[in-house]
This record gives sequence, structure tokens and C-alpha cells, in this order.
Amino acid sequence: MSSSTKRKPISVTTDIVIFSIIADALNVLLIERGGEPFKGKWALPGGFVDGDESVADGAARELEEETGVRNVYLEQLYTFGAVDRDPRGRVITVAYYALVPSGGLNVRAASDARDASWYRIDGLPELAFDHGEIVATAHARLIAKLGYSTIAFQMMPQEFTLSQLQRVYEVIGGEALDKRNFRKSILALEMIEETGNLRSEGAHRPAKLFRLREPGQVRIVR
Amino acid sequence: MSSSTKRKPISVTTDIVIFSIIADALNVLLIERGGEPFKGKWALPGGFVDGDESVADGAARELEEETGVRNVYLEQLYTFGAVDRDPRGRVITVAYYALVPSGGLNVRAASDARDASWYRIDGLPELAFDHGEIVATAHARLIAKLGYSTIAFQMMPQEFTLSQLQRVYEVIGGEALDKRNFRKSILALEMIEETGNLRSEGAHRPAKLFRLREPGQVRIVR
DNA sequence: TCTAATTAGTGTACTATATACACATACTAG
DNA sequence: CTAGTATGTGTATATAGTACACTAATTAGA
Repeated sequence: MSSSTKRKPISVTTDIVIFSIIADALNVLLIERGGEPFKGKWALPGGFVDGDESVADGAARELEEETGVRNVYLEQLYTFGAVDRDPRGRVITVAYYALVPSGGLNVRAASDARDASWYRIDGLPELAFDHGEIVATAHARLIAKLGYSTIAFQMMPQEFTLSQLQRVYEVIGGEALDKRNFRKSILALEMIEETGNLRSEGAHRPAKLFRLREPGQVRIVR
Repeated sequence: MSSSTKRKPISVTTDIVIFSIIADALNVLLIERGGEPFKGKWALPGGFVDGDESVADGAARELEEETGVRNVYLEQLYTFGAVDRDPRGRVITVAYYALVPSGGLNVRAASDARDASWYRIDGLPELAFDHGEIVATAHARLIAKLGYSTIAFQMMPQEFTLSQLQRVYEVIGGEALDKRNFRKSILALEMIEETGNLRSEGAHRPAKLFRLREPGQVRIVR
């Protein structure tokens, strides 16, 4: 490795695309920037990696600082390293994406007085830096992984109905699914079990509640 | 983003897992380290990212410096960011993997007088840094992508026979495939066409040669 | 030049998986 | 007690994947 040439220092950040299903729509958490550059624009939560923490730890720390949640699904997405992606200088970012269960989160309380809010993925404002590209990459990854892994379970609360789970698949996948075939294929995975409880939430038959057999486990299927 | 705290500087490198099929086996290109740390140990080709080049450009540059090849398949793999992965200090690496067509390469000539050589993936020496983990990650990615993309075509020379292609799938996937089913599924992709030429290389019927319709194109299939 | 050896090249029947589809059930609101 | 609404369930069909055996074209050597 070359050691004599002077190298312009490169700063390293993490940015996190935090997904959650809210009101039957896929949402992303954004932070309004308080300072330049891109003051007033919306951006992904994130920040510089400390010298004494791993990149993954930095991402988990930022996630907790912005949302107050721990132990949610967090996966490295891609590293964005264009020369001019940050006007302040040479900054590369290791992007992650996180899945937060529906309704499990009071974001504003945890978000350090900065203006944070959820935006529907199909109604995003203009984003700072290259964060639009990062969100698009994360969205594509999420859609792809829905098809060959059990990642969708990571967006469910502790107890959930099969109809709720189906709505998650439909909202992310963007197409309606057959109820009987959906239930057949989900139950065949043997990832969930009945809790024995029912949920009544309307003028109709109550739904059985299910839980994950091994929370946190994500399998590759198909 | 915090700006007042002093940050220990983080250096950024790229490391590249260069795969090629040689003598019906999957091989990886390694470089013998000439200096400390890990002097004499084998390591992945790679080096520091310059301040005025993108991370992807840095990877492509390292690839060309070590192998002399350009325009081969090169994909970002994963970013390895553990605190203590490099004894010299805080260094994170953006790992890539590359696919080089069989027989298209004279590595030693291009490799800048350092000792470079191919190792079978099932007979690797002990590697420097966390490069063993990087190779394992790349190998897993390659096997997975074989199953849902047309990435295998990127390891073929300009003209190739269907039997050659089948051997690539068999060598990477690690299991024998049925000849008729293999040909049926490959031709159904409509990715290749006959060149009209034949290759005779032994005491048997000559094989039809094929070429990619759109070289460089990689599709997601299935 | 004939025979043996070797790899190339080809189709069909069967099995497993995925898809399409309709009605009874249990509850609430009025 | 009736109307409305979301839950819960099985079967038949279509599609995709898998298993399987022989002929063709060449070279080497008897």
C-alpha cells in the first residue's frame, strides 16, 4: 500500500433509511436540516462515525439517537462514495436501512429537538445530498428482499393478525394478494404461531393473533 | 451533524475479491504482502482511496493496477468497518468483487512486480487482516447471485460452448447439473446466440460456439 | 479403414409448485 | 333481529421444474 503520498482526508458518515408501515403506507423517517448546507431541506438521519466505534455501531447509535429504538432490524445497504456528494468536502457514507414495527415508536420525543417526521415513500420532499438516491436504493432492496426472505416479519408488532401481515406485503409489493394463498404460504414457513388471543377491532369477526417463533430471525426462502 | 468534537481520522481503502474459473475450479487472486503488518502473508489486492476519485473509481483503478484488466464485472460487496481490523490504525474498507473471464489474463506481468497468484477458493492460505471474512462474504454473494441473475456469463470468454458455461455453474454451485435441463433453461433466457463457429478440442464431436447478445448486461431472473 | 472412445446434442413424461376461485363464520351497529 | 364487514377455510387447474437415454460427430489407435 502506498504510504508516501499525501492523501486528502476522507470523512465517514452513516445514513439510515428507517422504514415503517403507517396508515397502510410505506413511510421513511426524515430530519429537517437546521444548518448549512441544505438548510431547511429534509435529509436522512445519520452522522459521522466516531474513531472508536465500528461503522455498524455508529449506525445503531444514530438510529437510537433519532428514534429511541434499539434491537430493530438494521442492515448495511450500500456505500456511497462519489467525490462531490457533500459540498463541505470529501465525505463518504455507509448507508443502512432499518425496519421499525408499526406503531412502536414516538419519534419526535426521541429525536433530540430536531424536526423529524415520517413521509410516505410515494410523497417524499426533495432531499439533501444524494439522499434521494439512497432512499431509492433502500426501497429497491426492501422490495427485492420481500420476495426471497422473511424480512417482512421485522415490520410487525409483537402480536399481529394475518390480515395485517398481508397488508404489509401488499403495501411494499404494490399489488393485491389472494388471501387464501397468502395464508397458506405464510403458515408453511413455520415462522409464526398463534398466541391464543383474538383481536376485535370493528363490526366483524375477530382475528386470531400470531407471534414470531424466533423474533429477529430472518431467513432466506424460496 | 456534530462538528465541534475532534474526530480520530478514518482512512478508507478498497479491497477486491477477483474471481476466475481456472482449470475447472473457482480461483481468487491474492497478493503477497511485502511489508508490515502481515509481511509475507497473502492479502486481497486493494489500496487507499484517493481524495479526488470516487470509491468505485478507486476500486476500478486498483483492479487495473493489479490485473491489467478493464471493463470486467465489478460490484460493490460490503463495507467492513470494525475498529481493530487494521493494526496500523483506523481503516475501513469498501470491498468489491470482480469476475474475470477464464484465460483472459496474464496476472504476473501486470502486477507491479509484487508476487500475485491465483488460489483455489477451497485451498486458500491464511489471509492478512479480515480478508478471510471478505472472501467468504464474496463467495456467498457469488453463489447466491448465480441462482437469481445472469452473472455467470460475466466469467465467460467472448466465445464459449454450452458445456463450458455449464461447468462454470457446476464449479461455483458445487453440484452436477442435468445437461438437457441446463441447456433448456439457458437458451430460454435469450441472452446468448450462436456465432456459427465450432470448437473441436478432442476426439469427439465439435461444439457450437455462442456469444453474449449484450456483453456486460446482467439481468435478475426467476 | 475400421473400431473404440469421447463429448455434443436433443424431447418427453412425470412431479411439484403456484395460481385461481366462493362461501360460511363471528362479530358490531343500528 | 337484520345488515354490514372482515375473518377463515379447500380444491381444481395451470405452470414450472425435474428425471431420464440415445444418436451424432469427431479423433486416436489398432
